[in-house]
Amino acid sequence: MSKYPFTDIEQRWQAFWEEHQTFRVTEDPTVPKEKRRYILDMFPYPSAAGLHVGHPEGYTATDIYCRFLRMRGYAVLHPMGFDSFGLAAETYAIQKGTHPRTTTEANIDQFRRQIKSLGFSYDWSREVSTHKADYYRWTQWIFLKLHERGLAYVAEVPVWYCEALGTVLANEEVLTTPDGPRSERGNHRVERRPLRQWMLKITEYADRLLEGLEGLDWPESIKAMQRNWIGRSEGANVTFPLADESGSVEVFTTRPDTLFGATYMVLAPEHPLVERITTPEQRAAVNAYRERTNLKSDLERTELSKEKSGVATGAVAINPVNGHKIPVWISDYILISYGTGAIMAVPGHDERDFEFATQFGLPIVRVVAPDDDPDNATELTEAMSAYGVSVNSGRFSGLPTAEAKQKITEWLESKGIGSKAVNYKLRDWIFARQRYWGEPIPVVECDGEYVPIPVDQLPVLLPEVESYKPTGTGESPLAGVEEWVRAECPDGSGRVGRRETSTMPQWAGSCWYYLRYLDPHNEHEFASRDKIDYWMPVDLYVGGAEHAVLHLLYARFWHKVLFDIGAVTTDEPFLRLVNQGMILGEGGVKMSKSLGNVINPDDIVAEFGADSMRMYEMFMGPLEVAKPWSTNGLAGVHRFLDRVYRLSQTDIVDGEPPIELQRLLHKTIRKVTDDTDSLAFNTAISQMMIYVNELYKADALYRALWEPFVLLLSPYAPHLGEQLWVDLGHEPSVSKQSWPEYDPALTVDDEVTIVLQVNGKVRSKLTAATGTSAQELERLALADDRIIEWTTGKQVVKIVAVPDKLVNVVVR
RNA sequence: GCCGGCGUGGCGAAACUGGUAGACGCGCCAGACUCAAAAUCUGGUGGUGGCGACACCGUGUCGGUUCAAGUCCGACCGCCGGUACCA
Repeated sequence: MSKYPFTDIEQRWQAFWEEHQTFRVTEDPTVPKEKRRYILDMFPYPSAAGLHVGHPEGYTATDIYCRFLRMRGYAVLHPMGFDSFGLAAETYAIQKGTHPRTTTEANIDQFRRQIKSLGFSYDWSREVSTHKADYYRWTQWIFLKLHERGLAYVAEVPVWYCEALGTVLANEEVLTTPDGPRSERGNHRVERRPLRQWMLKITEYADRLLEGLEGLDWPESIKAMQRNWIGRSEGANVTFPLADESGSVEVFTTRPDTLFGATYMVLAPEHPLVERITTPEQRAAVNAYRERTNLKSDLERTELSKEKSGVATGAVAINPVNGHKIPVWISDYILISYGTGAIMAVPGHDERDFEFATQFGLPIVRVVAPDDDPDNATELTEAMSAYGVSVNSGRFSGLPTAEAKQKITEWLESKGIGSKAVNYKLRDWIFARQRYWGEPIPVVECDGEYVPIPVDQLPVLLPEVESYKPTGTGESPLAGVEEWVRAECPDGSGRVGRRETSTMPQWAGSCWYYLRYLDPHNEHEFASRDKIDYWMPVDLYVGGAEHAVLHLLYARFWHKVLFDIGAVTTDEPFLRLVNQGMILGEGGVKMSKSLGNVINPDDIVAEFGADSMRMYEMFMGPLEVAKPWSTNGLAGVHRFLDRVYRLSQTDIVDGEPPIELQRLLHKTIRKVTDDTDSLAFNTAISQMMIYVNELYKADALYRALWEPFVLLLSPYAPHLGEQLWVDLGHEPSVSKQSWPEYDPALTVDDEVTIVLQVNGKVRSKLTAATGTSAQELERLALADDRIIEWTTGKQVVKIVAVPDKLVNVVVR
């Protein structure tokens, strides 16, 4: 393979950009708001493995788009930074004793070098790292704001604890696997433990997080995942009195219309009422069952066998709508954490209740009949969960489901035994980790009271420790630093308190980094209001779909809180979201160390150059879809750039180029402009290839054809672009030039090929002047030899003529 | 099961509001250059049949709408991602 001097070219221009601060951007008030764009990449976690080929995919896409926008006169904010707190550095520290800061910062240096080697146009003066004190100071500040608003609290809750990681994990960080619940990071076994934890009241924002999705230009799949995660469902809470008048059981149901079909009740085994209502005869069985449930942890409980289990408590409740006495059971298919931890069981119309009732011989009653068969009173052989018409429901019989729900709820309300209710799957966010390498939670515990540290005393610095090992007692390694833990109570009482030793989860830093980029060196505020107004919200956010729920939901939550305290002026941070597709290994399998098919960007840059790497990743296919890597494909793109370079080495002539090439140029400008604007980089590149192929066939290289092309190419292959621009005798930088305009008149040919069809099949073609009328085309078609051949002896039924496209003759 | 997405040559993929299916690239074939090879340049390349002009078939499957369907509608099949006893 021939090689144009890409290494020299790339090094030269990277040095130039660095020296001239080419991509530094400031807040110029003369630029109107509509001419400003904030284009954001998801910042990386700087792992020891270095950059992966997946990183440059999104980064290249935004880089091309930013360079394009700048050339079209936009002020563009395009920063980069590092999500640098997290478990990997700490795990390494535990093994080797190296300070996490040391490894993290070495990794950051490596990442920065690798990212720079690809020629991205970031404003590096805005770089942030979440582990730096001047950054996490403001993470702590936001935490205090949350606390001030009552959105941060301490609770003893059963939390996921991971022995191997030595920390608790958020619900979202725990995966359900065939081997039971596992940590998302490292796939370790986790178990429930009741522990005192800092929590964030994200549930208070559930509705707003749900509604906010409406106006966002995000992939439908991500919105669906967030909706599903929030899991809002509407229904009613209903109170069932106990038959012995000793109390009542409250349940949540989405189907109050099926109340007449409730033939028994089920409580979660952990439900506090179980203790009290269990009859002496059932106590032994109930205790045994509760113990078994506990031991099963959530492993078999959720995963194994759809088979239901359960035990009767011996208690009896009364169905408030019909006075029927119904038994109260416990079963592990009822989760304590959802709704009221208790249900009314309607086996006729709920699949799970049906299975349970079948297994234990409980009565099954039909209270809903299908719409198209409202008199149906047959016995149910399976649960009917579809809507229909109420039957066997007293005075509510005959009502369609939606109406029955409403009427019965109203009736319950009037009797004071029920009310409309909304439930969410979303739980409050467990916000503490028993780890060293994270932001200290800025609170001191004084005699059982949690006193926040005043904002003017921030940051609470992470102290040096002897050992990074978790204590195993569920406490952070920070608990061992006595002189740090002992602290004066910030309330001025003179009491001696104990610092909070948990740190924040890794998500904390990434919840607001896009705001710090706006004003990264501000020592007085997390970002100045002027700068927030100048740039926010983020116009385009590009990153992997793996952050669909966690990062994107948490960041939206924090942003809404900041909005509520008046710190930001928009209530959604990211207007448009694009997920780049995964880059797979050659052959379409996942890239992984164990398969040995991992591509290292450094190797590609060394062998083919950064411009080839960038352009290949964009040429592979649409940005959003998963695509397999192909070294041959990469070589093809490299060959293209090599052809471009060799073309530039020929003599350039002035003068008027042939009209056909001018037309192709203008079509190319149009296509590349439109496609770059819509992030369809693959087709923009193919148009550039078509253009270069034609230039190769021309007798000479005309300046008027070459200069605009260099401009079009420059966002894609910025190093080569700069070089070709100066080779044309211009001053750098090409990135400061205006994007070429096309002449619409030159994007249309004066002649077009018209397809001639008979009964929809192409039988001939002809060339006609652009804009030839339908009547004229019809006449020409009927005079065509081949059309005559295909139509003689047949009756012409109809002729459809579409100008500049085709003529279809329909015959019988 | 449910939610979201995707099925087009040997491969990655194009195809604007329905209007020449397969642009561009890879691979392959041929020619030019060369003592030769590589590199490079030029041309060809969906399948089947035919010496050929051509003909027929072809966008996961089946059916529908239309002069015309990869594109619209209905049913189904397959793959990928997410989620799962959430009452």
